[in-house]
Order: sequence, then structure tokens, then C-alpha cells
Amino acid sequence: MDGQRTRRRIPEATVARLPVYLRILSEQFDDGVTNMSSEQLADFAGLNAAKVRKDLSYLGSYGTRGVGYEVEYLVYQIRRELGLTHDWPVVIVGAGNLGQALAGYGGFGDRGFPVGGIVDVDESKVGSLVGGVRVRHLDEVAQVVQSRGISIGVIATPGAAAQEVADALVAAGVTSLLNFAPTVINVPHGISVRKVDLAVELQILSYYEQRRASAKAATLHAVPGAR
Amino acid sequence: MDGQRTRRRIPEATVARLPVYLRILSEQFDDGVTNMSSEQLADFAGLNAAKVRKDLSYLGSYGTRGVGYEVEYLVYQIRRELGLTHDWPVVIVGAGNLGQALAGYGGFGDRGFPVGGIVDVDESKVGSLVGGVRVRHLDEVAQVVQSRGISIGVIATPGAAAQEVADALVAAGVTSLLNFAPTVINVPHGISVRKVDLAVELQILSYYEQRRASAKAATLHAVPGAR
DNA sequence: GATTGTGAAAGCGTTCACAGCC
DNA sequence: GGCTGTGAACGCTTTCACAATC
Repeated sequence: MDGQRTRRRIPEATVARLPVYLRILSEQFDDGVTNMSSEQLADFAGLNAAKVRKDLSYLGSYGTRGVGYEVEYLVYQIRRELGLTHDWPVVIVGAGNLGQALAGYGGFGDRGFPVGGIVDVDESKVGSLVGGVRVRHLDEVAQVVQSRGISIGVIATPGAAAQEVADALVAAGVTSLLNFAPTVINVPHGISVRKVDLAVELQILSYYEQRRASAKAATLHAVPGAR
Repeated sequence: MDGQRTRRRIPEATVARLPVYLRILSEQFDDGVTNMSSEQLADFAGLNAAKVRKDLSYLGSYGTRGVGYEVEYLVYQIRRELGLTHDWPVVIVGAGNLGQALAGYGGFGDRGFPVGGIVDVDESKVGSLVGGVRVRHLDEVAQVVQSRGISIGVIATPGAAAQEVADALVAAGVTSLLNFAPTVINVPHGISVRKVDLAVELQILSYYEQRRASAKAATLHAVPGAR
């Protein structure tokens, strides 16, 4: 009577790990592995077994006590849960350095996210081929999105343009955004946004480097010559 | 008597947001803004004011009640805490599509992370110029790292090579890794790793897209024609 | 009057530990 | 005997709410 509707909600942290399990399980399956325990999967993923079991339990009870998980079946279940049973074409906004690298990367299409379109505001780029796809003008983004049934947009523009690009994508009907621009974007409720920010990642690493450096300095100072 | 040594530890979640505050504050400062409240900063960062205040409180009591935070001083304090008072040259491993895009991107050096070296195993790439830096062989990575005093390595190789590259970087003396390869890497205790994985991000978006789609289908089914 | 700084409460995610099942 | 599935405990993060301060 309720079926899909009351579908158990999966915690965000778990959703973020499912793709990792999926990749590992797929690789193992290709290597001929048919069964895995939570312990083995945890080792590959760099996690502990309890976390893996809890994560997988949100999908349902697909393991066998005393035995483990059947790799092929688990791959199928994770793919289904992640909505990877069909392709999700994406539109890339920004045909600069990054946009071109993303389009040319290939790992996109392979994994079920073919590049359905690339747009830019720069007239000198419009019409050129990037990764086998012809660049169109940002003004035509709604047409690109609608004709290809695209729901995921990738923002690969400078930070200053990111918000208006996000607005244009949402207006065109896109409901998920992957933002590479170093800017926080505002979107209406119900739109998903993921952000990838190089500078932020490096600055986080810098923090821990700096701690290491000052911890070391303090130790040297406190116990000169020791150790 | 203890000074730096017993330096208050900042929660990971806060460390990850400090770079965002820093960017916003720097931009505002450049625009002539000299003072900001937690509320204003929260709006720019897409967060709430309480979180901003709690985050900033880990740095010390740098605000003024009834007034807010002095932008310039806060920029200085965050930069200091993040260890951004000096440059951190990085070494990029992998001169393929992604490595070239990263090296050519520029946003690296601008933000205090100049490309101190690029290495690859492909002899046909060794010797060529990428983003103004000459590509050297992976075998020479230790020399590159040591001569430039590099502590951050960027892995931009295919997944299959990532673990051995990580091992080589750690052996060379690198203590922080930014991993773009779609593989979990194992490192000794005390080494920091951050991971950026395109496919994972897209698959997370796919999950929410798929939920939206099935929620919509369920609604249409439950109340045909309504709304 | 405005806004910070922070204890306390609530919420979320991880880990433990063991009953349940093969 | 081995391994899953999961309540319960724990710890981290967010949010609340208000006293302290300008």
C-alpha cells in the first residue's frame, strides 16, 4: 500500500559512501570475486566493518550471516539505490580550462554521466568542439537541457559568474548542480548542490601541515636535542 | 610555558569552513567592507549565524559585542590559523588531462600553492612544459620534493597507479596528499589525505535525483491528476 | 539596542557488542 | 564457528538561548 513512497531515507553520510562500495565491489566482481564479508569490504574502503554493515543495512538485509554479501547482487542493489540504472546526461557550463578537462576526461560518460551539452558565454568558444561536443551559447542552455532531458548541471566558470549560471540552470529545469567555482551559490529549496573546491582542500591540508610544523617546533624547544 | 604546544584543537568541521570564511572576508575587504556581523558572514556562506560564531570562537575572541568582527583582523587570524602566512609549493603527479588542467589553472599559485614540480612515468611527457613547469620522471620525485621543500602532493593519475604514487610521495617526505584518483589510498599514520572524486559527487547527485523522480511518481500514482 | 561568546540541549554519525542466523 | 543486522552507548556537530559586553 505504500511501496516506494515511504522509502526508507538513507543518511547523507551513508549515501556518500555507497559510490565507494560500488566501485570496489564492481572491481572485485570483474576480478572474479563472488562473495565478500563486511570486513573485507571495509579494508578496501579504508573503514571499519561495523560502519560497512550499518551502511549496507539501510539498503535492506542483503547479506547472509556466516557467509557475507554476494558481490553481484550487492552491486545491483547499490546501483538501483543510487539511481544508476540509467544514464544521467549532464550539461557543463564553462568551456575554459576546467570545462574542457571535464569534457575530455571520459570518466564522465563511462560512469553513466555522458556530456549532453557544453555552453559558454564567450562567442569565440561557441561553435568549437570540446570532447566531441559542440559548444553552444549560455542563452541556449534551456533548450539544451530540455531537448536532452538533463537534470544535472556542472558549473565550471569563474566564481563571479557562478550564481547567475546557477540561476540560469535552475530556470532551465536542472535540479542538481555540481559546482567547481569557488563561490557559495544560493538555490531554491529542493535543488541539490555539491561543491568541489580545490583551494579549500589545499587550505585544509595547509592547516594540518602547519599544526605538524608547530607541534614539531614546540617539541624541539621543550626537549632540545632529545629523540 | 606551553604556548603553541597546547594549541586549542579546532574541530574538523570548522577547519573545513574556515577557508570559506576567508574567501568571503577577503572579497569583502577588497570591496571596502571593514566590519561584518556573524549574521552577514553567515548569509554569504549559506550558513546560520550561530555556527559562524561558534567556528570563529575557536580562533579566539576576536569579535566585538554589539559591533561584529573587524574584517581585516579576522582575515589575518584565519590565515594564520590555516598556515597561509607562507606558500606551500605542491608537486603534481600525473601530467595527463587532469594534471595539465591543474597546472594550467593558475588558481593554485594565486592562493599560495605554487606548482613546485610535475612528474609522470610516461617518457613521452617527461621534458615537456606544462603550465610553465618542466615535467620530470616519477623516479625523481624525491629530489623534486626535497629540493623545493614540498610537503603537499597532488595525485592526478589513473586509479590503478594511485597507491604506488602515494607510497612514493610519502617515501619522498610528503606529508599531505590531495587525491583525485578514484581509489582509496592507504597511508601511514600522521599523513593527511583529502580526496576529490568526480564520479562520487555525480553519483550522490544521482541518488537525490532518483529519489525526486520516485517521490513524484508515487504522488502522481496516489492522487491522480491532483495538484 | 546590537551583537558576541558560550554553556546546555538536540541531532546526527560512529562504534560497540551481541543476539540471531547460516 | 563465522558473519550479519541492529539496538544502545558514545562522541562529534549543530542549534538554541541568553548572559556579557560594547
